[in-house]
Amino acid sequence: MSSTPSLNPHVSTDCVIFGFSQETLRLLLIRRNIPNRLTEVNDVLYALPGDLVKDDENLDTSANRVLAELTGLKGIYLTQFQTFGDPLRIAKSKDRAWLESVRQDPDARVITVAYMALIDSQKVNLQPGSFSEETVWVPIHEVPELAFDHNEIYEQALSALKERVQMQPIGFELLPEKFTMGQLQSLYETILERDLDKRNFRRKMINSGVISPLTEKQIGVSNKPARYYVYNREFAQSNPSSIFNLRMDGSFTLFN
Amino acid sequence: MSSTPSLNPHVSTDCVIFGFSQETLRLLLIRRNIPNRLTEVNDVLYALPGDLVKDDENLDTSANRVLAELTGLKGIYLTQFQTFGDPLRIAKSKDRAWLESVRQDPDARVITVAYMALIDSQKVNLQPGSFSEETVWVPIHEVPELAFDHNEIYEQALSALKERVQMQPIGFELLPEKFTMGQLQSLYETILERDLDKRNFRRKMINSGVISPLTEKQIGVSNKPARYYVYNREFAQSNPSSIFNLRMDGSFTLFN
DNA sequence: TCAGTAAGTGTCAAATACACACTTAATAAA
DNA sequence: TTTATTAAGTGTGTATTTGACACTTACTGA
Repeated sequence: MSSTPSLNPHVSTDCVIFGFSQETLRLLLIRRNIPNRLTEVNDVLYALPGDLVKDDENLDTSANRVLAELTGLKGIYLTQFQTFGDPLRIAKSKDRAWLESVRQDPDARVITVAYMALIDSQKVNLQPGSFSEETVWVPIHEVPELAFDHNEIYEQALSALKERVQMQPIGFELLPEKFTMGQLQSLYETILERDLDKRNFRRKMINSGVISPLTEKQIGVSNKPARYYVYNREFAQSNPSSIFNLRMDGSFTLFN
Repeated sequence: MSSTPSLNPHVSTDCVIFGFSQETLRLLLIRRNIPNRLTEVNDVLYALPGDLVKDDENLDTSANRVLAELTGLKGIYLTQFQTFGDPLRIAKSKDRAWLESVRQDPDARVITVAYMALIDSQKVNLQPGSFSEETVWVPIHEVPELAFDHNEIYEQALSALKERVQMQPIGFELLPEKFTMGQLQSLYETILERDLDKRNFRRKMINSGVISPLTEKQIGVSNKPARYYVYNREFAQSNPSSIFNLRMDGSFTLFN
């Protein structure tokens, strides 16, 4: 029996890119203006950045490439979290322009490997040239209707983030190198969607050993200047089980 | 530009199927005897059960189909955990026979979505007719060299199991409906690779509410007969955050 | 100098973890 | 029938961690 390559699905990677600015968790989306012949107004459609996986490329490489083309950044936190492969996930799309741009039969099947990226949004210089589309940071509570099944992918990514941030010290990836305790707490409160006690939070963070205080403090703020801290990435990675748990056995507790 | 379907990769699902019997965590593998023209003896090569994803099938369906064809079981615990897509993962394989059996060019790319299944191995009636290959339960510390990159996939599955068993009450999926506290503890000790204190373990399990005692006890054992317990699946699923943590806030601790 | 703002700090009571050893109920062997 | 063997089953005390709670400090801008 001969092979039947024409039935093989396309495979892509999509990146759910989180950033944190102005006390808000944000999602990086690409926007396209799609001519609508009926209204003669451009429809705006948002999507997660992504691309087909190239022949000689492995999955992580592909996702990193998408991220680098979009943001200019390399070596940032990027982790695969789920693969989506419903046979109809693409055919449902309204975005025929995109389908053409990636040279696909509109009814072709596309299986996508979804990645979650956490970046310090200050570092991002959006690359207008590389992706022809515009890119925008959208607050996570204002995410519009997205192309394909991207809303579902985003929602799963957010759940995954919420879970992982409680087990691993990944929140720091969303902050600048130097950050204040207030920023850190605000980040955790945003992701976990609940208030945390300031004193208990500080105690836990300091005792965990994953951050170190600097002598440097804020300047120019109209209140008591906050001390800056840095994340001890090496320490955290070499003590994976004792991050937020001070117990001897690999257990942990969250902040109250 | 026209589409280039011939370059699309194949997509498969592979199942890492765990069972627990005789105090040992085991892996279900399929075995094939491959004629070796040089030695005139059959080579034996093991692999994870898997298959190409069919055109009209979504990923979960595909994995469930593989599992059902192999074990005759439906509705069992099965969860996607990672997708593997190195361009060379298949070309590395020694198992040309398999490549032919799935009608593939030996150098074709296959991206595989890996699933982890937990089953009560007592329930399994291995279906000799469905998969032409033999199936075997192999203790996890005696897993041989596997086809393709299946050793890597298995190792990642084991890590994922170890992590998840600490966060969710999934260990029960590996036990019969009725089980003793000793079996349960032994299961956890095996997965976590450390000893647990009997009294503290019992207390935590009982207090968590995820298991209920029966009046029924063991018969025919040459020691004090153990009480049987059942897993409250409904309870556990409706109280997802309070499984092993008796705290008020969604945190948990493991057994010491 | 006063008002406003966010940073920074300590303690106590309640909950949980963790360590630890003997008795019980069955079978098997003597 | 007695004895040995095996795994089940049970409770307490100490140490650690959590979680609740309010005032002072340092700075800017008016």
